[in-house]
Amino acid sequence: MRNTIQRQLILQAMKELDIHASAEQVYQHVVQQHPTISKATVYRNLSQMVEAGELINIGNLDGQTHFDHNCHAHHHFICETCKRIVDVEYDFADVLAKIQGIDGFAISNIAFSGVCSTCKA
Amino acid sequence: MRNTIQRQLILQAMKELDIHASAEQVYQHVVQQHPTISKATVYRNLSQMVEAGELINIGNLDGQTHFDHNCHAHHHFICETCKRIVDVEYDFADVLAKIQGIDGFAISNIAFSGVCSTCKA
DNA sequence: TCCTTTTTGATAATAACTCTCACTTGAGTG
DNA sequence: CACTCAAGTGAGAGTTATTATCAAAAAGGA
Repeated sequence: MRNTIQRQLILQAMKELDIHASAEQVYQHVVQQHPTISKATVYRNLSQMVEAGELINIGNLDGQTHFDHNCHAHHHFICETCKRIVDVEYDFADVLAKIQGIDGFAISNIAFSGVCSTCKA
Repeated sequence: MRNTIQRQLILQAMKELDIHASAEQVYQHVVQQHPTISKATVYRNLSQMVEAGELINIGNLDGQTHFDHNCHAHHHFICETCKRIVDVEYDFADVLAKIQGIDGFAISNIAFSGVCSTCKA
């Protein structure tokens, strides 16, 4: 994997945005500093970075795939109302071990969904 | 909401398939008994049924939105390898209550992901 | 049966993403 | 530093899931 300007800008955008950004959001951010970048380059690089373990694909939400630059073990909460993705830093090792013991599922991620405190108010 | 033949067949398909089907899977099943049904009708009715609480939208997986006719409280496990969706019937009320107490998140669903026992072997 | 309103089917439109391919660039090699 | 060439890029076409449009058909009450 070569160290191109585009790749640097994409990874930097993921960190600066820090909002579990989608390809479109990354593109909109990068295109301001590097107007000639193509969306294909953004999509391509995000996929490669997931492959390489530099980013995590946190799934499709509201029609767009979102990514996370925080690769240490953690989970997510997704608000069904405002669609915001929030990190959940608790350790659920005990719960996961119990499920794995019974069903054999090796769980690596948990996505909680519901309504956040802001939207509930 | 009128009781059309199409709507009956779609709901019946969801129950018969019993695999957390996608719109495409429902269409392929229904079209065999009712060859003139349109995909638009399937998409439209699945959305309406979610709105009406007759089905649950369990999110986009592998590019397609999947639905569940089992509306009683339960969670899901998604195998990242075979993409299979499995019901998880444990009650996590204690865990959820703790999170809600700290962060104010009112969690209604949990999606666990990882590797299932079959794919792991 | 008639009337009104909802629903349907066909098709066009949209949105997110992927593919293709000629041109460009990164980074080793001499 | 110039050379080489595989990897990467940009532009645009193609694909796939889903939604919008709208005339025709059907549901269900009067």
